Amino acid sequence: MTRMDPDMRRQTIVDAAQAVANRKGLSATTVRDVAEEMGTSSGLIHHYFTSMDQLLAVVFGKVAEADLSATRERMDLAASPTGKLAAYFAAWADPANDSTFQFWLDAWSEAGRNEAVRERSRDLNIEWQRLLSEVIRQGIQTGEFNDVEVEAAAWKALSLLDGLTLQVVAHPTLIERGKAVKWAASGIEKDLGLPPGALTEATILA
Amino acid sequence: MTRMDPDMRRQTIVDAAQAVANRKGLSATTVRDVAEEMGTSSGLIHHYFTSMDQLLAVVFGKVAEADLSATRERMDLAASPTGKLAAYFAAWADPANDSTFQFWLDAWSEAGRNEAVRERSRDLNIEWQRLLSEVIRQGIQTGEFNDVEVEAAAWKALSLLDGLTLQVVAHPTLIERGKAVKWAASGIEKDLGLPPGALTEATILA
DNA sequence: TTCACTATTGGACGTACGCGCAATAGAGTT
DNA sequence: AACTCTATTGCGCGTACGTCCAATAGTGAA
Repeated sequence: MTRMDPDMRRQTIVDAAQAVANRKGLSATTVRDVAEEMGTSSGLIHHYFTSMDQLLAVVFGKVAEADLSATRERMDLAASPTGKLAAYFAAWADPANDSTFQFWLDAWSEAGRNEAVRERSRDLNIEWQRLLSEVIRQGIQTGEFNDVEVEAAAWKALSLLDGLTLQVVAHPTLIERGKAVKWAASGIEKDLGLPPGALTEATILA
Repeated sequence: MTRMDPDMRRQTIVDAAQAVANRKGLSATTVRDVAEEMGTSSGLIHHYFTSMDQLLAVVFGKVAEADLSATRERMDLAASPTGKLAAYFAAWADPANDSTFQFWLDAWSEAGRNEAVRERSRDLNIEWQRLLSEVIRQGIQTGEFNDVEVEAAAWKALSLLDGLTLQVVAHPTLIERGKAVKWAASGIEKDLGLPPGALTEATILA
């Protein structure tokens, strides 16, 4: 393969690994898979990463952070707390993120036995919860939301979303996606005192 | 090793596999691990199980079913739907079940790649949801619960419990267990229209 | 053009996996 | 005591994995 700038090659490797992991799962991604994905030899990967575990950790972090920052951007486009929450919700409901969620399932399973994964997973979960608690705090201030206990409400909403997604992703055909979305929305709306449909109506950007 | 009655040997293999899986995780449990755990040759395992995947699915099923039937028994001791739900809740909140929940995390992660595990996980999740939907239906009939949509309420409650437990088990020290219990209880009580504390007060067996 | 540097190759090495099978040995029956 | 049945052995097969390394081939500097 053509010789490449080191930084660019590193990027290429991570991208290829991500593509494979999306298909096969993080723990099932092999050196040879990644090499084939980018059309190079397998030896090249160890020229840039000291171990496969390290590469996979980088990939997980990148995927989870990409999802997080994409959600942040969608939320920033909305002005009101209700709009921001609806944006958060829309990002969550997007089926395109299912493969990312499989990463989360792998990470939570692995967390019990792999300290590096546990800490990364923990930190990222905190970020997601923080995203929620901030918007909830704002919503309470503007009077759009009920005066709930912020931390509790954020963890409850995040857990409800995680729990439902888990079923949708791990057991396709068990719960219709549309139902899960509807249930999640109604649960959170009710908890925060929002009118039904506030989270699911498309364009509440104002 | 001493010759054993087939049923007993089967049992021994499953027990050994369970012990290993408790230590190493479901997906990391190998034929040779299990053989060493019971002090026999590895070939013996394939005399009783057609594949390793199948054995792991059986192990997972055994662990999860034990938990399920124990919960059923605790619920049967209660007379009222509220009491039954409180019993369900108490079984869930028991820290002794954390190791079982780690099996669930492994199963959900593994479900994407292992058909036997996926089907077992799916079936057992349905059983847990059914346990909830039955008691909710009863509670609505007696007027103890709000007239909610049964399937939705059961899946929402189950998802909330799964999502919170997930954080407690995968990331110890992130959420205090007491808080998770409190949040879960308040969330479900509110959804079903139960008075605060209805699920957490110790002896509502009448 | 020559040279130094290093990105890249391609395969070897050791290990571990699930699985299958011929050989062995224990227990019940006649 | 001879025989049958099958639980159990122990190793071999093919495959796949992460890692490593000597050889090769681009690229920019001298």
